[in-house]
Amino acid sequence: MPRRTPPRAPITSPAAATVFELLLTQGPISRVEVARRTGLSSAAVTKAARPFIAAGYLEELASGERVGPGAGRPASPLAIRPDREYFVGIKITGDDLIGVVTDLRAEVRASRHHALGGHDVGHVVSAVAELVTELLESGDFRERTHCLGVALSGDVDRESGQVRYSPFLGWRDVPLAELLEDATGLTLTLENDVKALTIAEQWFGEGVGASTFALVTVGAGIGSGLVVNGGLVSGAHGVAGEIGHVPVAAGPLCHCGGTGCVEAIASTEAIVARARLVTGEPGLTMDQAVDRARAGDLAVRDVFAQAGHAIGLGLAALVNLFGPERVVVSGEGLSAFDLFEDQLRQAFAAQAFGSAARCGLALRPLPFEEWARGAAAVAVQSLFSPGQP
Amino acid sequence: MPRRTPPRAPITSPAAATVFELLLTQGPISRVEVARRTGLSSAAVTKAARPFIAAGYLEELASGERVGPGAGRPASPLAIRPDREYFVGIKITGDDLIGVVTDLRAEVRASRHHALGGHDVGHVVSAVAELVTELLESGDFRERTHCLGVALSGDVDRESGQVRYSPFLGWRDVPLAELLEDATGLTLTLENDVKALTIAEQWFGEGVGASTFALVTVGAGIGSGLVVNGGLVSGAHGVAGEIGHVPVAAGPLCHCGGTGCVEAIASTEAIVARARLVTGEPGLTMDQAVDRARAGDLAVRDVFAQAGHAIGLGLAALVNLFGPERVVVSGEGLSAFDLFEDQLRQAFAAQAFGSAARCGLALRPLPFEEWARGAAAVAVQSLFSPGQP
DNA sequence: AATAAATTCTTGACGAAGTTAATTTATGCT
DNA sequence: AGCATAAATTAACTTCGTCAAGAATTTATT
Repeated sequence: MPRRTPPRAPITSPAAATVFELLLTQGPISRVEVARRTGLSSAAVTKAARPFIAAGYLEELASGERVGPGAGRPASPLAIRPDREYFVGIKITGDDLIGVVTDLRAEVRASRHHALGGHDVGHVVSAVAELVTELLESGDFRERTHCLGVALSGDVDRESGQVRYSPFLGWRDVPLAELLEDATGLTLTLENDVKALTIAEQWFGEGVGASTFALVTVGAGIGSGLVVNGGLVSGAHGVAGEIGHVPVAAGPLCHCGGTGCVEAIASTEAIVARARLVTGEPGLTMDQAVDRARAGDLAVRDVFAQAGHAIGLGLAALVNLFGPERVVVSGEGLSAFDLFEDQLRQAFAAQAFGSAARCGLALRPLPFEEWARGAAAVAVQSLFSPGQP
Repeated sequence: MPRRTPPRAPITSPAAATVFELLLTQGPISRVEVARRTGLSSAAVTKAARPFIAAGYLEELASGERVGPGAGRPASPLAIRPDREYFVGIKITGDDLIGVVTDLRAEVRASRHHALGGHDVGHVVSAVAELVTELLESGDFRERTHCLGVALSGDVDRESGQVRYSPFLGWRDVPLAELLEDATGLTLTLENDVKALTIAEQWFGEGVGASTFALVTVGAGIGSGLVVNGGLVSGAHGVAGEIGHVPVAAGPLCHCGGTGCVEAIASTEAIVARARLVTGEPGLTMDQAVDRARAGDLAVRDVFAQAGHAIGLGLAALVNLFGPERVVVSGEGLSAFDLFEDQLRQAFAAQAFGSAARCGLALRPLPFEEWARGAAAVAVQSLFSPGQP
């Protein structure tokens, strides 16, 4: 586990955590309304809120516009003070580091992007530490920052802060949390990148208020994070959300050993390979393929269409199995989503079963710093929701 | 909601429910061990157990064989007294009623099978009431029976006890719980049949001790019940677990409007249709098809093999998405599982991603009264686990 | 046999967390 | 001004579970 004991915001009881989480994610709400939504008594809300107000995390807003009958003491909604604490989030890829500073609401206040020189642990640790310093000095952040979130792709144990396996970095069993806590002096939360993005979406994005939803990322790989009954699905053996390896076609072999995986059709690599095949140009890049398709090359357009079809079927499988309220599809691959959105939605609509099709489907490109914001959101979550692992 | 307020077993606190549930599902355990497994103090266990012992639901066993170092006061494990209360479970199909009486552990003590004359509500209600009476009089059950569980296929609201939609019975919005409580004098719990079977498996079967697992039924339809982080997945729009409509092939159209659904390949109806095609015999039945395949007819064997393949791929999709600890495959279709087990396991093993493949896969035929036992298990659950809906 | 050590179970005092019900505060309406 | 109304607060009380001490029941040792 992370060596540093995390700074504990004034969470004095389960009720305090519930109240604060609601206010953090659902904006200013009066005490009475908080009580109604959480099922607590309004007396309990008053007690829970007091220490947060005293410590500067919450403030009372002047009573807003009146809604109900028109008499009675006006409500003074409780609101987060986002500047009370800052968080650093870092995403580590094989090639670079992306870092952000966010406020309590996970709104980005500063961001930096560094190339990553090498993959050995010591090098990465000092590069991250340097990036953190640079970020903290880019504004008046230092004395109100105590938590750092780090996200990377691969098998990561949040509890222990270990990187069990990272293919991109070539790491196995690296105690990254410990190393980075020593190097930065901040309390660290380490999480898988897709899970981090899912948590950001659950607390501060499309998933707010939904007890069950999914985030799907499309890019070099295709993966997803699932939230069911309010909790992130982790998988008994550490595998979950592998929508990229759901079989949806008879055809292509996948690097995983399976056949017809979504990822074997719709990953960046698969699309490029197929575009090279249909154009006969072995040097074609993704950007060029996108240009060709947008210019009207029917063969290349069809490659994207098939990718959209495969993703749509994968989404339908996901939705038929667990019936989320909403699904967000995002990732680098979505920068070209004009090329496959139609096919994706059509395949999804045809295959989603009954009222599962009513599930909202949001497609949205993913700015690169969003990954780092996800890491920061995980840090926010572990500060205020000690329940989560 | 059901009109009758349920008889409340001596559940005096959350801890009492936790302790009793553990003992009910995991057999005799000493107080100290219960404390260890639940995270409660041993004092809390003593207090929680007392009223259950007083009311005859639990008893203290004579100390069993000693395990540890060898000194100290021997443990006297707490054990359920299964005869303390009986439960009736009824499964309603389009053609018949299957009913059982079970004890607290959901062990079947008596069972009956009636044909169902018609589908109108009044008729079904009186047929069920008659079956209940017959069951209760078939042994010394009456005065220790207060709860009835009813399971049927379709869209069912457990909370309100309403049948929202049942295709087999042709019902819409029938307040069945209310009607049956009046007719039988028992407290009723109504649940979807697959969910009921899943709950039975979660509490008294393969799912015991697993926080995440799945039950898949293969027969006229193909469906599944999913348990994630200890809770049954319900779907935001009432749809979940529809593994039957996960697309796994390019080919056949499904009655749902989709393409390549597992159900379009591996349901009883699909198998029979395909067997008729390959044999050229339009009158072939399922039993005959099974006989032909077992006798070595290669074309028919291949029909079953393809069904096994499709189910295996569907399971892989499920496992890649959720990562359950265990999966149980069951249903009427499993009576012929010698004909597709190999293909099923092979397709599953090839497509399951990474360590998700370590998930245990149990194939097992489903005795017809198991459906009714599922209904009884739901009644047991709603008596002792008020938290569940 | 007597004593020590180990382990389970029980008891009663205590404390944390949240509820209920009464009270205070702040507003609109007449 | 005076009353109605609704939000927020306060204080007493309830509930649940922990803690720490001790009773119970066994094995091991002198």
